[in-house]
Amino acid sequence: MGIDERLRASGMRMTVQRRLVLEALQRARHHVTAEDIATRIRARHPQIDPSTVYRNLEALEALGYVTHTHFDDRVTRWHRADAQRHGHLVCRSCGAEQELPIGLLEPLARRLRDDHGFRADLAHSAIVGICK
Amino acid sequence: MGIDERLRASGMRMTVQRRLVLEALQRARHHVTAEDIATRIRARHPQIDPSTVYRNLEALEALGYVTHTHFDDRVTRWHRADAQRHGHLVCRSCGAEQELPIGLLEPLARRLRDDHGFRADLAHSAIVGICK
DNA sequence: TGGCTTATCGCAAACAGCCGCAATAGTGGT
DNA sequence: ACCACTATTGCGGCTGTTTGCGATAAGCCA
Repeated sequence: MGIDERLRASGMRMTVQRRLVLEALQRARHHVTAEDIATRIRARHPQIDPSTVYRNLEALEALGYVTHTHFDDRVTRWHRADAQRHGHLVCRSCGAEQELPIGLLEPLARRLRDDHGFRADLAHSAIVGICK
Repeated sequence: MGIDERLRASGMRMTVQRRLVLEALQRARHHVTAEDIATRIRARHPQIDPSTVYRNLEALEALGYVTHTHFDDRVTRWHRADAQRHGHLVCRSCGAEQELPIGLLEPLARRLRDDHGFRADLAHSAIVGICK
């Protein structure tokens, strides 16, 4: 089932704006900010409001098509959900970001699930610290 | 060495505003938002600007006197650095927050240090997920 | 005590992101 | 092809937080 059908199946509609956000996400290899997407879309379609981009990212996330991650700045990064799940390390002093195999975070996730009944999403926020 | 001396030792100054932020942090038992502090101070000293509170929290953090933690909303929470270090769980659906013994996060921290040379601060961001 | 340096201040404007509103436009049914 | 329903849009305004600015005042020395 394609995106269009899945949207309609949950009572959503496929609009020009939505398709543009989707395309921007597809074209972007890695994490993109909402601003990035908005700017890129507005280059060709200046009438499209940034808030529309934000709302569409939210909507597509509810559908499980994209996810977002918080880094150490206050800017949210978005990417397709079908991409390889991974954690993030970000260095507080030099700002470098690196990805992390999700398996490394599994033991903690399991521990939180078993001992605290908490299903943690450890990829949701970057881990902050100091790299070498 | 008291706060005043430590401030001056690193070229900082003790101002009325800074002392008020300090006092507010001392009075607050747990995590407080900058807004909380600003509002409380401004009740008696309306001329003090919120940005001054933010800058002072930053300054005191640089001195190692306070730290901040990111929860899932975009609001930063502050607390004295001498308080018991702990992790945070926050539920994405009901919003409940609970604290976590820091020891639980140690194995992951050790792993990141040993395998990736990354000194992680796992208390810096709350762990997001779904509680029972 | 008075003067000098400069950290810090208050203010105003910018930032990413969010929300309510009335107008617009997908969509499913006829 | 048209209609009715309502999800979605653009807009304006608001949030919490950060920044650049010129003015103020803390701290040091004479």
